[in-house]
Amino acid sequence: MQDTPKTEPEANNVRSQILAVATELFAANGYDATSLQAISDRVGVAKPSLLYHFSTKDALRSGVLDQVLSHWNEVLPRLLQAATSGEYRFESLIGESMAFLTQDPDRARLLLREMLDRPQPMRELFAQYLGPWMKILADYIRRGQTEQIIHAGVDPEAYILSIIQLVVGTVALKDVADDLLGGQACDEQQPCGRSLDEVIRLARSALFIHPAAATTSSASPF
Amino acid sequence: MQDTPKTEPEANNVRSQILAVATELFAANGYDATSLQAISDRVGVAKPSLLYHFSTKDALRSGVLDQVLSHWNEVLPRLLQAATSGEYRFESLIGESMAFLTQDPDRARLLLREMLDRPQPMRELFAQYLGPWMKILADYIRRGQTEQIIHAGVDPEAYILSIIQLVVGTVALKDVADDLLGGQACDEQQPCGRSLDEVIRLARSALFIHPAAATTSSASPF
DNA sequence: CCTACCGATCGGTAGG
DNA sequence: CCTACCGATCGGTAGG
Repeated sequence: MQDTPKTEPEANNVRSQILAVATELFAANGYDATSLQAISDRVGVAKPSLLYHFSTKDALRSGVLDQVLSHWNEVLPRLLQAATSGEYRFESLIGESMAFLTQDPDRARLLLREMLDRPQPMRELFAQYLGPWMKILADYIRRGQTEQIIHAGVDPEAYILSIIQLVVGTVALKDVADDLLGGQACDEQQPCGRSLDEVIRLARSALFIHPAAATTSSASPF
Repeated sequence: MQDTPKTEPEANNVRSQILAVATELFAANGYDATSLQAISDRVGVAKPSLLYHFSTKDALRSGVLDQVLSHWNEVLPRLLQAATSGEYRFESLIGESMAFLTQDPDRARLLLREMLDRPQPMRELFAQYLGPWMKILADYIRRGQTEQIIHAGVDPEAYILSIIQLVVGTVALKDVADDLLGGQACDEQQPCGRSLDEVIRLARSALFIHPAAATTSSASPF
């Protein structure tokens, strides 16, 4: 409490505020449609102050991306290891992934936007981040195929990418899609996961030869 | 050949050139990241000439959207009627839809971007454009359910939206996804539809109780 | 369809 | 972390 040093003060929470606001605005309006002015206004600082924390707009972009991806890298290993250890069933993996994304749809929207805006950098990021995990999951699927648990027709890698694609897209565009599901008799009990539920059913039905019943207490290793 | 009237000349092909270039640039870089200057440069006219054909940038946006959606409205009825008349099988519907999109991936990218940038206007557009078709298709699925051809667990509307979502997303982000399918041993024979093929298999497998064999000469009504 | 030009806003810098 | 300011570029207009 004595004095607050001007360099590296405890107020690096300004930095995280900037990241939070930028994530929200980038996700909602896109990178180019979001001005540094709009971000700094919402944080409550002047624009040059923002540029002190992130020297260019592009640095802010990669800061936002880094934060999102590192958050994933923190959660994904736990989910995947649980799924492949047989401790949880299959829907645990896809269900929790969806819960994680639904919890903050901005993550999904941001990812979609970056893939559209900068396909090549995202290719490299994905190859690095989820390349290893993909091999593990694909091998797991192949094992299921030799054990006659999983359809022989499944293309493991393509299946995984399709499901990721479907989950991310469904969460990111939930607002648009839900409107087409005739009115929204949703928010009565739960977060209205009609489209989310069908994604899970779709993923399971297209993978397993004998999809487990929808009961939660199934003893299947998946 | 006598004289070229200055108003309404035969050169409305400038207008279509503008639409074509704008579609490409909007799809590739997004609406906000694309300047009128960049568009008019590529067409080979001055910026005010562009603003003669489309009085504002927003008018250009809706012009581009209109063109894409009307193109769909021209193709979709043929596809859907063929699919529901039993003349073609199920994969005809989804396969041809994908061929139509793959033929010009900009259409898919543009649609994805618009859904992200302006969710509410797109909600209304979709409700208007494919609301009626959705009801027809959903009823068709329900009929298949009572006939025990289609899984009882399918949520018809949610299933349709998921497949649309999956097809559009897969085509729009094909470049990013294909890179993760280990190298690209693709362009040897065909347009390398490993991810596209899996989408079709996924859609079929999650819908039908007895998915038809992969042969093209199946006599199934689907 | 053009040249010339407008105010506004952009990302970023100087200097403290 | 601020005020003040920069050149560049934006969408759009005047006028022909």
